[in-house]
Amino acid sequence: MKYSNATNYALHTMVHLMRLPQTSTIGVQELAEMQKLSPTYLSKILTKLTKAGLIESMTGVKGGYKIARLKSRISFLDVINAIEGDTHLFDCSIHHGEGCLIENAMRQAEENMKVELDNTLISDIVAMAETAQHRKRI
Amino acid sequence: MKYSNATNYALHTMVHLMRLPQTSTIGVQELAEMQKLSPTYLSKILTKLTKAGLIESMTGVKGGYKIARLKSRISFLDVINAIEGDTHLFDCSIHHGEGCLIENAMRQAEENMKVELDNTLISDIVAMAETAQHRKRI
DNA sequence: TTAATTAGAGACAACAAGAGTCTTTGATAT
DNA sequence: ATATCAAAGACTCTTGTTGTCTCTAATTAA
Repeated sequence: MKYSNATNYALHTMVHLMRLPQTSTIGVQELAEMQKLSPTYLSKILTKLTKAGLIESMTGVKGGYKIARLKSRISFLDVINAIEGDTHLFDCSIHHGEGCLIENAMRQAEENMKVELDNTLISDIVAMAETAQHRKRI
Repeated sequence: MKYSNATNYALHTMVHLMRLPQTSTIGVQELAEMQKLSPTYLSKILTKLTKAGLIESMTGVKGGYKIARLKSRISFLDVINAIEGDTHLFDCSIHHGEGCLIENAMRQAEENMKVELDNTLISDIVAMAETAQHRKRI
């Protein structure tokens, strides 16, 4: 069990976008180049992020993408849900006797896990990256 | 993203086995019947649980399966790892600039999630199931 | 208004993994 | 010996992921 590659690409893209000045946009070509991906494939991922309201898109010349929300408000879980949908970790389709009981226990564990992901902010990664880069300059 | 059906079957099987008296064994046929599965398919799952040391198998007449460890020592994560292997939720294959940093952040989130699953004991579910059954008898 | 540039949408193919079956082998109690 | 059980592995089928290609729609600049 692992998250899809698309989710990883999305997480990385969010980091790139966050490191951009708030006003400027960046195109798919450039973002795809950074991750060694085809622009068409990455655009599918970006569209999902756009529909989830995490980033904004501008078509036309000088168009591109930028972060939509307040940077400090975007968590891992936001990005994961945007790409994978609101899936259940445990999909208990087996109903026998006390089936619901088992399902409930699994759902509880799932909830606790999601809280962890919701507390992990993308902006923290960006901050760490920038600190590391700053150290390098010194 | 979700755990495989096999993991769900394994979790359910563990519950069934735990509700058995410590000394007695149960065969694949009966376990498969409980979950409406084919015995051959379930046996593949049971073999994984055996290799992981969570259950014990006895071949031959009067053979079958039973819990191997102390019941209170088996967590969700034990079962999940037995079936899915020790997989990583986030598989960061994209290396660019501060790639390692992003990967580390993801790994940290992953660790926190796994702690949750490791704290969720199968025996708790069994206890709840038995309490529910006891109430029904009254 | 036209041309260039950008995102969006959807069809499509290739590949990988999951789910499940079948058959054969090997161990054990009676 | 024989019936009964688990173990192992080859095999198929289905599903989902990954990725490409093409066409459309919107926006800016000239």
